[in-house]
Amino acid sequence: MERSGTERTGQIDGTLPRAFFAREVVTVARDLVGTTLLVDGVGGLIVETEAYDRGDPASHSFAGPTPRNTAMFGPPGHAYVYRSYGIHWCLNFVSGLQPGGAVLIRALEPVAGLPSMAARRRTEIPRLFCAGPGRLTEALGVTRAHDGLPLDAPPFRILPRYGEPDIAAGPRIGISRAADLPWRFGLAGSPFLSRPFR
DNA sequence: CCGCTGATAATCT
DNA sequence: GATTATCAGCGGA
Repeated sequence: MERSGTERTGQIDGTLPRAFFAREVVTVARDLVGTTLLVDGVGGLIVETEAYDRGDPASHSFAGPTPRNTAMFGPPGHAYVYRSYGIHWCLNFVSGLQPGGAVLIRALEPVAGLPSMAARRRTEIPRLFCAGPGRLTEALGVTRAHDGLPLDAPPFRILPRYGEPDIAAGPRIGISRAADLPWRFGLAGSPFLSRPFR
C-alpha cells in the first residue's frame, strides 16, 4: 500500500497545485522528474519529460492556435493530449509563464496498477509498460477524452517527490527542428527511460 | 548491438 | 502530397 499524501509531503492533499505548472516550462519539466503520476489510480514515478514552448519551432504551438492545440493555449495545469503518427496518444502538462507551453511526459517507472498496465499493454514485462510516450498513455488508458482536463482533479493525481533526484538532461527525441536544445530531462540511470542519456 | 520498415491519421504545404 | 513530439518486428553484424 502506498504512503499517504500527508506522510510524503506534509500536505493534507498531496496533489501538485496549479501554480506548480505556471513557471518556465523548462523548470517545470525538470521538476516533474521524480513526481508520481496516477490516472484512475494507475501510474508511477515520472522518469522522463520534454519541454516545449511557444517560439519553439518543434512545438505544436509554434504556428499559433489550431483545433488540435487548443489546450496548449489554455491555463497551465491542464492536460494536452494529441494523436501521434496516427496510432499513439501523447500526454502533455500545459505549463509555462506564457500560453503555448507544455511538458511531454515520456516515461514512467510503474508503481501502481501493474495488472491493469500489463493487460492494456499486452505484455508482462514492466520495463515495457511506460517506456515511451505512446506506451505510457496506453498503459494508463489516456486518450483524447483526457484532453483539456485539469491535473489537480480526478482522474489525475500528481504527487510531489521526496528528495532531490539525480537528473540528466539532453536533446529531445524524434524532432528535426531545434534538435540541439537540451530540453529532455530524466532520472539518471533509470531502466525505465524510453532511451538512455549519454 | 544497429538500422530499416510499415501502420495510420491529423495537420500543413 | 509530405511531415510527424512513435512503436514493434524484422534482419544483419
